[in-house]
Amino acid sequence: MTPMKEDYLKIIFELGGSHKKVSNKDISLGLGIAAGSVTEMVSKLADEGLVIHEPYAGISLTDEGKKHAAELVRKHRLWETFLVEKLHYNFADVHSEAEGLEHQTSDRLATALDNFLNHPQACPHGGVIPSANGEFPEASHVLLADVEDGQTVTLERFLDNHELLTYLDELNLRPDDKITVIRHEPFEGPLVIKKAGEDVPINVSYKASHNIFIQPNSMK
Amino acid sequence: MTPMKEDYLKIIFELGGSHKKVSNKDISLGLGIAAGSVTEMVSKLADEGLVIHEPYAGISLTDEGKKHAAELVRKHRLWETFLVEKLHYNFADVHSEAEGLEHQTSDRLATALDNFLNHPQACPHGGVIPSANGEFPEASHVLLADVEDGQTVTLERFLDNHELLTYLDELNLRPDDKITVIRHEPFEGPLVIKKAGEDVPINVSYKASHNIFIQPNSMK
DNA sequence: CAAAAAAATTAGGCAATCCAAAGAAGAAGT
DNA sequence: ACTTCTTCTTTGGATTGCCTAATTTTTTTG
Repeated sequence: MTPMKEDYLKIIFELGGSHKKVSNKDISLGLGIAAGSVTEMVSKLADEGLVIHEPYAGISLTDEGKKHAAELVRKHRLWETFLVEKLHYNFADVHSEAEGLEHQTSDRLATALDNFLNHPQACPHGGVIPSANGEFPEASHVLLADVEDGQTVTLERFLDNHELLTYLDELNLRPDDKITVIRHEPFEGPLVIKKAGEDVPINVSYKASHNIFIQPNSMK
Repeated sequence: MTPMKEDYLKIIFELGGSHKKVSNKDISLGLGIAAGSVTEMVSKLADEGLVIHEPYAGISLTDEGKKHAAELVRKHRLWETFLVEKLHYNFADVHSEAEGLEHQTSDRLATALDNFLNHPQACPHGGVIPSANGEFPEASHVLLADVEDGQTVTLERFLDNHELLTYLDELNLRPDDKITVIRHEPFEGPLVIKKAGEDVPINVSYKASHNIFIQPNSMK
């Protein structure tokens, strides 16, 4: 398993390949690699039994592929947690650093790190950390954007994107924050929210509100 | 700079390339790569101004190459220190783990790690950690094997080799231990030593005694 | 000092992974 | 349903870094 193959598995996983078919194009875009190269690599992964490739229809992960991908995500998020909690990195900056480290992390190291960090449940931006045997609970897919005015909900996770995380950091929003939605401004305007116990309204851009997921059980 | 090029620089550094010419053969042996491939890679490194290659005579590092190599060694040893001190790895097991991590370590990460570890001076088996700007003090080259009977000296560093470190771990010898040499057994027999304050003699194999360096100022 | 041995270089190949461009398949609009 | 656009696959070519085998240079040795 080369680092590049791992990157393919991970992006397929992140695009939802564990429960649906993802397109060649999205992989190509996600990795910044030409579509032709993706087809090529995908057929290799299919030969190894890690993905199922239906030409022109899409690509999805086998159980084996899912397990590998979950392990990578686990390692990635353990490193992110380490960087924030122990090395005091800003939570917007950890992604690229963890990107490299995850490929050089043995299972033994991941376990040791997990112990050292005291078995964290989620990474700094709210992504659940899969268990050592590759199990992972389904993450929330309920968008902050879809919460109705007046509702109070808990933020669960943010997409792992540098720009977004920097923006949210500036707005002082974190996973686990409890917020109330005041209103949705029209024409793709911002979502106006308030943090629990505070009075200052916060404007969350339309786009950002589509990249933030909330705890589904906190909605009626 | 690819990881493989980094490995070449590092092995050249470790073989003494910062102050003398090292042979193609030793690099080939050290990396487990065919001699022909070494020649090829070395000329690329020479093109980039990292090494000086005098055909048939040897290879040495330029100042630029020295700096790169020292940075790698620094990262490697910071990780080793982290693994032992924070993750409670056995000091014989850290080498291979650090080998991978060092190539994925940004300068920023190295600095953060250095702070977290409280600016360690040496890695677990005694190698000095170069500073962030690539400076490194010359390491001791005085062999334990060359200490005369009756002398008391301080162990400084062990070569970074798994087998050796496991062996020394079993013998309960560590860098900074103060020991007295009792006698050299003939015919490449073991060196008999005693740790300061203890009475039990310890046999250190002939070969191991040639892979342990002592503090030069503790010899007369 | 010449023959043998050791070490280094050169040459031809192979595998992995990328790209660009051409052609095939599927989806979308009128 | 037919044309057009988009997406996907195929093909041919580049690059990196490795290997083996052959050749050249240097060192060692009788």
